[in-house]
Amino acid sequence: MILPQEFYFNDTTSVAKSLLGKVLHIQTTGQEFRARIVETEAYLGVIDPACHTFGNKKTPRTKSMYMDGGHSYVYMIYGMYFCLNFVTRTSEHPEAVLIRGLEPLPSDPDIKKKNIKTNGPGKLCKHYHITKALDGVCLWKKKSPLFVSDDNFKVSAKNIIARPRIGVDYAGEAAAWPLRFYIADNVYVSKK
DNA sequence: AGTGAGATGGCCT
DNA sequence: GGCCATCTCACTA
Repeated sequence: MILPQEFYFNDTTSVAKSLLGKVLHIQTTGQEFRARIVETEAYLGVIDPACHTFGNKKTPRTKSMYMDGGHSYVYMIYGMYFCLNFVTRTSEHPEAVLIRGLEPLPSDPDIKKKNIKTNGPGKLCKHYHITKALDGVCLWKKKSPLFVSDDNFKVSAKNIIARPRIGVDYAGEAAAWPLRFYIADNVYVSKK
């Protein structure tokens, strides 16, 4: 079943954890790819120095973060890569979950290719052709190029690891907040 | 295994 | 002009 928009209205940390094990459907090139979400990070909006909307900052780039929960936020990083986020809560609370690791499912047309690389936010966007064109799309409609479903795959709480986020050392104390979540022992997690 | 630099461009002040 | 929510490759050892 497709996750309803309300799923994304919950607090961002809970959404980041709940997304582990869910299935992301990507329809960018005509064919449908499916992959299980195995690593996420929470970005807590106006109070989070690591978040693009820290201090309620509004810029052209972060426009979709000010949409209601259940939309995508895609931005370019380092001039070369894109990062995929799911916007959470409401437009008054511009928060999001970064998708950092995906495990391709057997239905993935590319599953037989060797060295498929979907561990890491830049790599997974490159592999699935996720670009700025997919910024601000809704995530709860079957016709959307991106949507998320629950196939009843269970992740037990003890298999959810919480660690500090990656690449946010500039954010002071917030760099140590344990807002990165991943499934224990999964090969498609970006770092150990 | 661990460190460091380069690629590369939009965004922000 | 400087900074990135990254990744790969080359280098040390």
